[in-house]
Amino acid sequence: MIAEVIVDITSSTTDKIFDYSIPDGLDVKVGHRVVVMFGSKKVDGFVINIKETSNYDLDKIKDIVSVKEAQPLLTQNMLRLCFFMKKNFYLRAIDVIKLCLPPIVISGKVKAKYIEYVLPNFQSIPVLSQKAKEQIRLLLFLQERGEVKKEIILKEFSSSTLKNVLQKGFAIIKSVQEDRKPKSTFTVKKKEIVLNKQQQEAVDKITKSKYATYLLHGVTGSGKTEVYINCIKNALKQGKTAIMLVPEISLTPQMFARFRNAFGDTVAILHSNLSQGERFDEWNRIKNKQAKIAIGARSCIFAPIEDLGIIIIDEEHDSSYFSQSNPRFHTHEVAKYLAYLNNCPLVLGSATPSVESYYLASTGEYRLLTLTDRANQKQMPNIEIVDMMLEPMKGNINIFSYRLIAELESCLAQNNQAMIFINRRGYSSFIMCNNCAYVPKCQDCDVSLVYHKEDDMLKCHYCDKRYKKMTVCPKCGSSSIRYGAVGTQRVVDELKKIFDVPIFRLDNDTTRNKNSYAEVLEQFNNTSPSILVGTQMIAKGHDFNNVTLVGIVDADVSLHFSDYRAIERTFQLITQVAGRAGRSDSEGKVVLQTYFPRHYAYRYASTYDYKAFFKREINLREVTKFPPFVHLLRVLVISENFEKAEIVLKNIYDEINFLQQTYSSDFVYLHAMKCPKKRIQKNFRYQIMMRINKKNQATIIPKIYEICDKCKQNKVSIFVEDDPQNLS
DNA sequence: AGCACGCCGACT
DNA sequence: GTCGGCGTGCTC
Repeated sequence: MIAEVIVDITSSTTDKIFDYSIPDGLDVKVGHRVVVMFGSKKVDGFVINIKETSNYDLDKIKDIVSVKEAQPLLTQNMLRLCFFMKKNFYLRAIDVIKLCLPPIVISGKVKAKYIEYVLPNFQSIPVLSQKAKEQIRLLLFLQERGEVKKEIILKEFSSSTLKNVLQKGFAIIKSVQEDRKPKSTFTVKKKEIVLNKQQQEAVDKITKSKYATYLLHGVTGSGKTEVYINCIKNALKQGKTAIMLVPEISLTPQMFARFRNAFGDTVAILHSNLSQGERFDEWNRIKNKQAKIAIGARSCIFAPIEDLGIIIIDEEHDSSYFSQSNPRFHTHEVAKYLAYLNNCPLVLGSATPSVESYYLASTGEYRLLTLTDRANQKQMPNIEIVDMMLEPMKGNINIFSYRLIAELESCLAQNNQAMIFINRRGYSSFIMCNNCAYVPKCQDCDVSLVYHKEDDMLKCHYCDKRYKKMTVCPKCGSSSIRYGAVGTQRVVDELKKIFDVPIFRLDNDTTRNKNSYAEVLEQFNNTSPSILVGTQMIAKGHDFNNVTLVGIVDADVSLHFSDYRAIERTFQLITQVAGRAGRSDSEGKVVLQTYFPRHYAYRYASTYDYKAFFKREINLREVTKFPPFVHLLRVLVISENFEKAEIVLKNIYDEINFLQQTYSSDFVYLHAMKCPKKRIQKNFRYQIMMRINKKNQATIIPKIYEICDKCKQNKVSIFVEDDPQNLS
């Protein structure tokens, strides 16, 4: 018999199926990980098919060397997903397979955690000299207690005593694998929740449904999570399983606790904050069907789960559902296919759906479910827009407006908490010489360095390289240095000058180690009055009872990205951040600082008018011919060698240009250029941007993949992105 | 990725 | 004459 094998060779353009013969006596099944000789090297491979014979030269076919695990690692669903993604996202099969397995399994360092028990060996009759008092005592102890944990024995007896008894065969060791079940530090009150009419209707419709995509549009606090929980309960009742995806940073301890409360041990959580071992164990609990519900970020869609009854994507508009590196893919598309394979519903939930999703709901491709009532019947907090252009005229040149300071004062005076949002980490986005305008940049990336005050360093936010802070300008020698746009550290500094209350900070820099994220949140939760300063991270998911004020220091940060989704993102972010102020018993308030107070993103955000925003935005997209009315495709060509990259870029461009002649009416736009960030981590970056009519995309996109395949070269990476989230 | 094969320049 | 440069292509 012949096995078709995908070999695991890192960073190579090889993406072929290789045939290997299965030697007699070796039990090889589809999905098995195997060891094969590839050239002169031993490599791992995955069996994706087994067949009678091969078209390849039969005497060149080598044997499979060995099988790595007794049971196949890949499930049927994973293999189907793998081919689906290869076809739809221009990915190598091996890269998709790796998405399906915990990193520790790929690296081969799997160590299940074992607990060792010592128990008496009833097969042997102990014969001991009377002098071996300790050994006798140990045997008596074991006979009385039966099975005892090794660590407990070692507290009572010396290790040599145990060693001797084991060596003589009077006792034996039993190893039992133990799950490193991530513990939840948060507890939430268990309260009986009665669904309101809208929630119940949504649950009923979804529960009855076969394969279909639902868009659950529910305002902040309308109880989407209750809908999810009830849908999952119904799926479990039917003997099915569930996947729920959440954005990485909103998989909060609170959310975690809530699902543990509702479902106990049948929930497995896959989260980047888990240790590798914990993640492996959770993965295993799903694989061996101990867990029926998988909750996690993006890649949890590849959980080894069968018989799905429902797939949920919470905060569906979140950009983390588009993988932006390595295997680039669209979680929504993968989820749709998986729902199709399992003939089960897919639920996309959000308070601020992506323009694409809401558009599909408006055309009837998705089924729209709307939750308009807030569960607690409370008003959304009032959003006050402050025009920062006017502040200097009032004599204020600080980063906080007079309004924000006044609101902070009254908030803290009433022993309440405030959250200050600034979507920029570090102290200042760049530093500049006041004399000659020199700005230090990263050696390996085409970006200015961000000043971090706490370690007095300049850091590159793209490659993490660190540099000494410049005190004297290397160009002109001037020592007058100016700071650029404010980041979280600067905001904390400025706040400390004004307020004498505890100030916490939450951003990528403060949450480097495993538990600090939860720790900061808990500290903040237990301290009042206090202020929490943070990036995106504080926008999602946590409810704090005493937060009555949210300040948005520079709302414009995300507005000016050269990205067609910039406005949409700003609207979403503001709505989310504002939602943090509305959870307490007293009325919440939001102060939004901007230099563009009349921008429609702010206008509609401040009145919580999603539909009006959508109308305005969708019109713009239609007129300017942007998604969802066309397909935006980007071919990225990346290499450390810019000449090679340019050659490959030109080859691809010429071919696509030729293709355009045949399909001229389908190409709205076609251009080759340098990427806005010309170099990242020593790699030169070029791109071809295309906008293609939806009508013929199914013919054109595969042709573009073919072209890229044809033009690929060593040491040049080619990526194709479909409606990319990030255009840098 | 490795490793082999292969076609042009300066050296014992 | 050959040793070795690394450019191209293959690995079942």
